Parts: sequence; structure tokens; C-alpha cells
Amino acid sequence: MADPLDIIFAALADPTRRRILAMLLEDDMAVTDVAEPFEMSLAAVSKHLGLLSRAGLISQEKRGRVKWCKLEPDALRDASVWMQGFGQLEPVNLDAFERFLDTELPSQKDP
Amino acid sequence: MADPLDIIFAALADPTRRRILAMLLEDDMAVTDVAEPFEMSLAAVSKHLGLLSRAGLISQEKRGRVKWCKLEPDALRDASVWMQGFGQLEPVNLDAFERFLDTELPSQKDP
DNA sequence: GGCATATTCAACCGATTGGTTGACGATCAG
DNA sequence: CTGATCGTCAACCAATCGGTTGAATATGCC
Repeated sequence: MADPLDIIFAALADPTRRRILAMLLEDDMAVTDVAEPFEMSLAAVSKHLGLLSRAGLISQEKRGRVKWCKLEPDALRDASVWMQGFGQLEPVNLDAFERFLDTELPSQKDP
Repeated sequence: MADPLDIIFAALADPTRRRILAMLLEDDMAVTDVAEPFEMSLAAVSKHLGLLSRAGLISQEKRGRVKWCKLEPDALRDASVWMQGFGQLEPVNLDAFERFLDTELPSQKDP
């Protein structure tokens, strides 16, 4: 057990948690502020955040009495890459894929 | 409720179901053949396939007494698109992709 | 110190999940 | 027709999930 993808996909399977991730995409937030727009108890949101944190999708840093939540895209990227395996690539043409990387990645610095 | 992403991500959160998808990536299969490598009852695998089908990740067509299962990548693409929204993330991560190749694909390579 | 704020913990609840088993309806082969 | 094969259905079980409440633990403010 304990495949990280299990936990990541399970974390993404809940609409509340996806909404939280979307909120954190715009800015880091404190737990109380994350909870504010939801019609559920603070404890429930705290649990969701704990789950997202164990999935590696966010990190939490306590500063003073406030715990700040920050999006961590790496875990999402792992899941995304797993899914890419089912898309265009046939039984896997790694050469073409690496050529693709060479041509596509350098154009990354572009806001 | 009933957000398709809920069902899709939930379907992907189980290692058995991900393994089934990886198997179907190589070829269409009958239910019994899908179940063969798993150490669980046929009924359990049949349930997993039903879940994948309701998520739109596979389709099932009955021909004679055999029900054929076929990968349907479109639903996966929906989920992938949602994740791209978090996407100051670079489109691909080669390390994670190679991890995907190592862990998912060779488990079924056996002529 | 004393009080308010921020967050988690613990116990509980109903619903869902992943698995089992046994019976069942279809379909094919002789 | 008989019997084997393919697959699902129904009932059950233990474990987990998403939520609630109320108490507990920090931390900041005056």
C-alpha cells in the first residue's frame, strides 16, 4: 500500500478539496481564511487540509498562532504525468518524448 | 454533487483500478482476463470495472457471453485538463514520467 | 494574569468502499 | 438437453470518509 498516487488521487476526488486547491492557487492562506467561504465547521476544513498535506499537495507552516497553507504543485505534477501515459503516447516512444522535451522545455521562461 | 471529476479521481485513487487501466492500455480485454492476475474474486474485479465504466474511463461491450473492456482516454483527459489549470507547473516532468514507466508498464510485459 | 483568537483533538454518526461468498441468468459446446 | 463458462447480483462485513460537536492547546494582546 501507501502508493503516493493513491493518496493524491483520493485527495483530488473531493470537490471541497479541489476548491481549496484552486483558492491556494491565487495566494497562500491561513486555515481560518481557507475555511471562511465553506458552509462547514472549521474542524472539517482543517481535516481536509490535513489530508491535502499528507498527499503532498499543500504544505503548512505555522507562524505565530497562524498556520499558513501553500500549494505544492509537485504532487499534482506526479499525478498529471501518470495520466499523460494514457494519452497520445503509444506503447511508449521515449525517444520522441525526449525530443519533445528538448524542444518544448526551453520555452518555459515566459510570463 | 455528481461532478464528473469526483468520480474520475475517485476511480483513479485505487491501485487495482490503475493497474487495470494500464493493462487495457495495451489491449482490449475480457472481464475474466482482466481479473486473472489479481488475487481477488472475479466479482471484486467486476465491481472495479463497473466503477471505471461509470467514471467513463473504460467502455464495456458484450459480445456473446464475453464482455470486452476498452480504455476510454477522454475522461482521463478531462481530469488532466483540470490539473493543467494549476499549471505554472511545467507540462512534463521527466523523472516522474520515467517512474511511471518503471512502475506501471513492465508489470504486464510477459510474452 | 486574563481573555480572545487560531487550530487541532477526540468521540461520535451515517454513508460509502473494497472485499467476500453463494446464488443466479446468459451463452456456448457436445 | 446437459454441463461448463462468463459475468453480475445480493447480502454481508470491516474499514474509511466526511461531517458534527465539545474540549483542549497554543499563541497574541492588554
